[in-house]
Amino acid sequence: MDNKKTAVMFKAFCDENRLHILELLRDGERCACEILEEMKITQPTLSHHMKILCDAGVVSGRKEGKWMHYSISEEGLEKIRNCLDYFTKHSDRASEKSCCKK
Amino acid sequence: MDNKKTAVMFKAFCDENRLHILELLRDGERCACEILEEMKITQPTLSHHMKILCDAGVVSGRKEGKWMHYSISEEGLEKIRNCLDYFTKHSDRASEKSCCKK
DNA sequence: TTTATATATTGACAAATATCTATATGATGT
DNA sequence: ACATCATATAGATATTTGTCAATATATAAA
Repeated sequence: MDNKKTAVMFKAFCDENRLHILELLRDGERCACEILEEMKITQPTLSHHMKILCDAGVVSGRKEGKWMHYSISEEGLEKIRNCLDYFTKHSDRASEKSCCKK
Repeated sequence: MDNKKTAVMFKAFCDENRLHILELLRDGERCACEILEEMKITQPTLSHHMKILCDAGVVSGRKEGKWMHYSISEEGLEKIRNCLDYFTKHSDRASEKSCCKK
């Protein structure tokens, strides 16, 4: 597993504003100006967060004229789910280890 | 959804070292000194990361004499999975919205 | 071609985070 | 009681992150 890339993916969910954006996108595709209206941040800050969400693969953007339409990427969420599953599936070496206690 | 708490949960996965720790814990419970041996960080730094992982609910600790034993918390991962699912389930208002395009 | 509108980029700054060294706490063994 | 070992905490510092104002880019409308 590439921990550097994985960390970037999870960073999408590490900010209150980004989580709010994801909640708004539950209703389906929304354009940036709509999202902006429902948040207490400036337009450049929103743009910054949308970039992080897109780079993480969690959101995808679609340009239509001057508008940017954003929506949740199911594939992105699926990747993250796989990642979580990875931590619950034991590796080959499981339970071979002894511990430091006497 | 309490976005503040959710952000804290996800922060557990936002650091390369913490992801490495989680990988080590796939094999089952490990004590802090063992984890430390396999990483290139100092003991206080490890302690710092273990606190973040535990506070996030992703890892649980068990004290035995002077040793701390850490293991992955299935319940913690389950909470995160539920959170991801939340973003894919549409809310009631889904598709009522029209968008800003003319 | 000028004007207006939506979004992105830049640069500055404050807050949060990761890391270290030094030290404290707490448990075990002599 | 003292020394030793495992872990935690405190304090300092460098890096990263979130935010804004100002500006640039791109598209559409007049």
